[in-house]
Amino acid sequence: MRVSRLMLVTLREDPAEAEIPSHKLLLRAGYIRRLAPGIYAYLPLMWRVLRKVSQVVREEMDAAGALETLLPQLQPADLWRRSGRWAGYTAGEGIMFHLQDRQGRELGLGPTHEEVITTLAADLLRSYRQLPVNLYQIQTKFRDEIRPRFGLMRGREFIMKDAYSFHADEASLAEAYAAMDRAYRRIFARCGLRAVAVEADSGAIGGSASQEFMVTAEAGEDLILASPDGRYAANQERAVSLPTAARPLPGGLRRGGAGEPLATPGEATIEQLCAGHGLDPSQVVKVLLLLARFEDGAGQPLLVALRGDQQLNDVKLANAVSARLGAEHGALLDLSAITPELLAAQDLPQLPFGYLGPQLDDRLLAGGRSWARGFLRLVDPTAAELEAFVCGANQTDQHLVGASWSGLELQPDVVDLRAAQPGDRCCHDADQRLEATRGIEVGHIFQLGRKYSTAMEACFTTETGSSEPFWMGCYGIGVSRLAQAAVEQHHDANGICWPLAIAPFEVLVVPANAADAVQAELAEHLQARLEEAGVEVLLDDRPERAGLKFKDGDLLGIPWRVVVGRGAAEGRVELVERAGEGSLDLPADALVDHLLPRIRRQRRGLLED
RNA sequence: CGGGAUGUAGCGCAGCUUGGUAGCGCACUUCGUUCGGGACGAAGGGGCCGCAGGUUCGAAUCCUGUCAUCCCGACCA
Repeated sequence: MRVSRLMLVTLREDPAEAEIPSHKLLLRAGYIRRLAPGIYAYLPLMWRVLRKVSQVVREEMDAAGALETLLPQLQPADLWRRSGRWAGYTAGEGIMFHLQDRQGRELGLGPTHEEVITTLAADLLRSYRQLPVNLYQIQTKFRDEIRPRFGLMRGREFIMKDAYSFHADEASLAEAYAAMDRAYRRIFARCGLRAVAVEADSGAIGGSASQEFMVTAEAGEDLILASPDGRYAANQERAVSLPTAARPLPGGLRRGGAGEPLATPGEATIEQLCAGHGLDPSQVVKVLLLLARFEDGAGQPLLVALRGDQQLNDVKLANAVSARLGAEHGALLDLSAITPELLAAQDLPQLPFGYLGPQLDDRLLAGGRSWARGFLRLVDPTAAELEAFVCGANQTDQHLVGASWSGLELQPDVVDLRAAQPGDRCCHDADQRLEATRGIEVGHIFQLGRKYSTAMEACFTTETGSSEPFWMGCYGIGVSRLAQAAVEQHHDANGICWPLAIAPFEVLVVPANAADAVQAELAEHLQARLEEAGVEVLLDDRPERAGLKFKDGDLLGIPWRVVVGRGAAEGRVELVERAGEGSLDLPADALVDHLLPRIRRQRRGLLED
C-alpha cells in the first residue's frame, strides 16, 4: 500500500473533543473520525487494526471449539419482555435504542444478544446429546450511553465479540467458562496487551460467577484493587477487604443501649460531630436514606447504615436491594438520595438530615403518596458489629451516645455494603494490603446459570427424559475498545506504538527524498521483497520532506520503519523500531533476512509458549 | 438529571466588553526556493459567525428563546 493512496489525513494539533492520549492519537493519526457523540467512522487504517483484532479473537474462539454466527441487530421487544429486561433496558438506565416500525411494532437495537440466542437455542437444541454448544459473533452493538466519551472507549456504537454457551449441567458450564478464561488470556497476550483478570460484579447481565479482563492504563475508567502477592484482584465495585478495627466507644453502653442524648448543635456531618466531641468516625453509625425505583413503578425508601469511617458501595447496595425486592417489583431502575424536595413531593414531613439514626420510625412514611410505607433497612457488618455507638437521635441538633442495636430494639439485616479502599488489608491474608490500579475493561466472562433459559423457557431433554432449562454462559470482548486500549498502553510523546500483531501495517518504508530516483527505486524494490516474504508494507511515496514523513510515521505507529536515504546509492538502508531506540544501518540486501524472524516472533504478541 | 462552559472556514482559535458588514495559525490549490525530524516566500480558494425572533439606520457583537456540543457531578446530609 502507498500512503499517497491511503486517504491519510493527519492533524498537527489535538482536536478539542479528545481528552485522553489514545483518543487524541487515533484522531490525529487519521484512524477515526467522529460523526456524532459516541459514533465514529473507522477509517481504512483503523479498519485494518480492527480486522486484525477480530482475526485473533476468531482464531482463539474457533480453537476453543466455539461456532461463529451472525445474529440480527434489530430485535423485537417481545423477546426482551419475556426475559424481563425490556423495561430495565429502555426506561431505567435507558441503554437500549428502541423504536417502532410502521405497524407500531416495538423493536430494539441490540446492546447484547442473550434473548435472541436463547430463543434460537430453545428452537434448535432439543437434546442433551447436542450439548454443549458455544456460539459467538463479532458485530456492531448499540448502547445509548448517557455520556459517551473517550472515543471508541465508551461509544454508542461499537464492535463487540459476544459468545453464548449452552450446557446440560453446571459442571459443563464451568468447563466452558475455564476454556474461555484461557482463550481470553491468549487473545490479549497475542494482541500485545498486558491484561489482568479480576473478580467483577455481574451488573445488568446478571448471573453468578463473573470475571473481567482489564488492560492496565492510567486513563482506565475502572479502579482495580489487587493484592501485591497476585492472589486477589477485583473491580472496586466488587472488592472485599478487612475493615480497620473500630475504636471502642469510651463509656460503652448508656441506658442499656438506648443511648444518652448529646446536644450537637450545628454538627450535621460526621467530621463536625467527631471534632466537636473527641469522637472517632469508627464509633459512629452513619445513616443514608435512598430511594429505590422499580420497573413496576414502586418507590422503596432505603435506610442504609454504615460505620462512620466507611464508604457506601452502591453496586453492592443495588445488588442487595434487587435480591430482596426484585422478585416482587421487577428490575431495579434507579437508586438516588432522598432529598427534602422528594419528601415534599410525597407530602411527607421533612426529616432531620444530618441527625438521622437507624431507629428512624417507619411511621414517618405513613402519609406518602406513592412510596412504600416502611424503610428497607440494610446494615453493613462494620456498623452491625459495633457494641456501642454514636448515632443521630432523629432530632435536629441531637445525637445519641452509647446506643446499641438491641438497645434501640433493632434487628439489623446485615449485608456487605462497604466499598473496599486501597490500603485495606486483604481477606485472604491480613498482611497484604490492597493496591489500586486503573484499568480498561476489555473482556468480561459470566456464568449466567439458568436465569435466561428459565425466563425464556429454553429447555432441552435430559438423558432421563425430563425437560430442563439450559445452563448458560456468556463471554464478551470489546473489539473496538480493545484496539484503543492498545494505544492507551502503547504510545509515547510522538505517537502510537502498535503491538505488531494488531498494527495496520508491519513495516513502513520511507524514501527520504522521493525525488531521488535511486531512493524511490530501492524503496519500491524493498517493498516488493518484503511483500513477497508475506510482510505487510506501507510505502510513504509522498513528495514530502523527510522530516514530515518521519513525524507522520511516528504518529501512525507502524512497528518497523525502513528509511531509504543517503545510503541508498551504496545499497544501504536504515532500520528503526518504533517502540525502541536508535537505528540500525544495514545493506538493503540483508533487510528481509534481518527483519523476518523478528516480525514472526512479534506476530505472537506477548504469548510465551 | 444537576452544575459549568462553548458554538465564527475542514481542524485549532481571536474578534463580542465599547454594534459599522470577518480575521490568525494549521490544512487545501498554484508558482518559486528548499529537501534526514511537522521548511520559506508569493499568490489564491473556502464562512447564512449554530438556529429563530427582537432592539437598531445598521447585529458575529446587545436582548429573548431554542438547538447542539464539551467538561464535572449524579454518593456518605
